[in-house]
Amino acid sequence: MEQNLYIYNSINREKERFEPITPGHVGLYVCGPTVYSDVHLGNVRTFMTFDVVYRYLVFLGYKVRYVRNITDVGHLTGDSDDGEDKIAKKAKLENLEPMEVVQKYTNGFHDVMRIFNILNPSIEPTATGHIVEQIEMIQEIIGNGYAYESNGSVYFDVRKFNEKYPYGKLSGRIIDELYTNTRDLDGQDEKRDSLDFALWKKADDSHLMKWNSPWGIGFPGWHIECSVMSTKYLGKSFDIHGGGMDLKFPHHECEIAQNVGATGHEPVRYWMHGNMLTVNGRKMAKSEGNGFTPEELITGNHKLLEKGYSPMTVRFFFLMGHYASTLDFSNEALQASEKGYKRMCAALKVLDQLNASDKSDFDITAWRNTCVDAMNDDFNTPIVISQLFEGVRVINSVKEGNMSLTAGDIELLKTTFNSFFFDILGLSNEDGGSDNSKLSQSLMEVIIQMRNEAKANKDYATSDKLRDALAAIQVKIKDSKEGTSWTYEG
RNA sequence: GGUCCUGUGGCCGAGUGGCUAGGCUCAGGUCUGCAAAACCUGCUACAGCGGUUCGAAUCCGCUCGGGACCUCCA
Repeated sequence: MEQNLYIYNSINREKERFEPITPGHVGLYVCGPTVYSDVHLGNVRTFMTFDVVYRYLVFLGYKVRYVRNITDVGHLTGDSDDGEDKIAKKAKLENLEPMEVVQKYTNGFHDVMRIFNILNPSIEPTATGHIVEQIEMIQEIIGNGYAYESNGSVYFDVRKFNEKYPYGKLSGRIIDELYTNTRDLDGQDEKRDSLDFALWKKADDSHLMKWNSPWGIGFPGWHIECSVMSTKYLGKSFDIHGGGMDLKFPHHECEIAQNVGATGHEPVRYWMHGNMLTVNGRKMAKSEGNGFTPEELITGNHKLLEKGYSPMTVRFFFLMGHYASTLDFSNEALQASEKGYKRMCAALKVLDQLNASDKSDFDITAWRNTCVDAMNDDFNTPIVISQLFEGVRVINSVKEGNMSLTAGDIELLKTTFNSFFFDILGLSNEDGGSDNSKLSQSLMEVIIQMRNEAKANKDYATSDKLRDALAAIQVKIKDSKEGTSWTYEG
C-alpha cells in the first residue's frame, strides 16, 4: 500500500512519514474516559480527533484495530495515600454500587459518542477486566528490577529505570529538574524516591474497589492499565497511541516506562496528542467549572450559551481547527460554524440535481487531490473543509449555470464529497432536511403552486402571506430559476 | 520557580522563507415584484523591536501578552 501519510510524532517533535509495523495493518490505542461523571465537550474533542484518524486510516485501506479503554477504577482523588477512589467516592455520593456508577457513566459516554457520530472502537477494554494482566506486568517490572514493594504497595523505581533508559523523553523532562520542581507531596514515606509512581496501591477497609494480589489487598495504579491493555491487544510495540495533551505527563511518560521496564521494548511508534478545548482562553475542565456537557450544548441551557447547537455543528466546528491546536469555544465561533455548515449541507442536496455538460471549467481531479494531500499532512481537516467550501462554490455555480462540469466530473465531485464529508470527517446532513413523506410532499406542491399562481397574478400580498406562514413553521422557501424548493428546519 | 506551546484581518481559524486558505460578519453588485438563497466584487492581516536573507508574517534574538504541563485531567 503506497501512501504518503505524515503524522506529527510527539515524541520526536516532527512530522514523520507513517509506516505501519505490519504492512496493511494499523494498531491504534487511545486513552478513554474515566467513567465517574459525565464527559464534557473537551473530552469529546479528543475522541473526535482520533475518530477522524481512525476513519482516515480505514479510508486509506488499512485494516485498523482500534482500542480505546474505559477506566473504571477510579484511582485517587488526590495524591495522598488516604485519597479516595473517585468512583467509590461518587458511589457513596450517589448511593450506588461502584459498578453501578461505572455502568451509568459508561452508558452516558456511549450515548455521547453516538450523538457526535464517533465510531466505536474495535475493542473497548476495561481496567477492572484486566486486573490479572496488570498484576502480571507489575511482577515482570519487579522481576526486572524497576519496581519494589513497600508496605503492601508497589512503586516504579524511576531513578533506577533512568540509569538505563531515558525517563522523560516524551514530555521533555529531565529527571534532575523534576526533583527540584516537584512539590513536596505528602504520603511519600513508602517511596524510595519522590518521583516514583504507584503501580499498585494497598487498600484499606474503606475502599470499595479492591482486589487480591501478591502484595495483599489493593488496586492498580492509574498508569498501568493502559500499558497492559494496549500491548495485550496490539502487541509489545504498536503503531499509534493517542490521547489528550494533558496526558503526556505523567500518564504517557509512565506508560512508556512501564512497558520498557517490563518488556524492554518501546511500546509506541507514533505518539499523537490532541490539544485542549478552551473557554475564554482557558482549558475546559471539570475542576475549572467551565465545562459544557453535550446536553447543555444541544439545549443551549448554560449560562455561557446564547442558544443550542446541533451535534454536527459542533463536529464541524471542531474539525475547522487542527487537532494539535487549542480551539477556543465561543458563541460567535459556533454561530459562524453553524451557518457555514448549513450552507454546505444545502449545497450537498443541490449536488444531486446537477446537469452535466460536455466540458468542465473546473479541475475536479486536482481539487480532490488537494483534499487527500491535506489529510495526508497530519490530518489537516481545516484545509479539507476549506476545499469542501470550494466544492460548494462549484456546485452552486454549476447549478446557476455559471460553470459547467462533465458527467464524469460531477460523479467525481459526488464521490469526493461522500468520502470526505461523510466517511472521513464523519459529518452527516442533519440540517434542512425535507420531510419526505408523501403527504408533506403533496401538500407542499399544492401550496407552492398556489403561491406561484398568486405571484403570476401579481397578488403579492397572498404570495408573501404564504411564505411568511410557512416560515413561521420552519419551512423555508427558496425561489430560483428552475422553480421553487423548500426545506424544513424544525 | 522549571519545562514547553502560542500571539494571524471585525470574529473564528489554516498555512508558509517569495505565488499571500477557508468560514462568519460588513459594504457594493447580479438575479428577483420584494425577500431569502446563490453567484460576483471589495475590506489584504500576520504582537513589538532588532537580526539573518535578494526576499520573512514564516528562520534567529530580545521584549510584551496568552496558555498548557510539573497534582486527577481528553
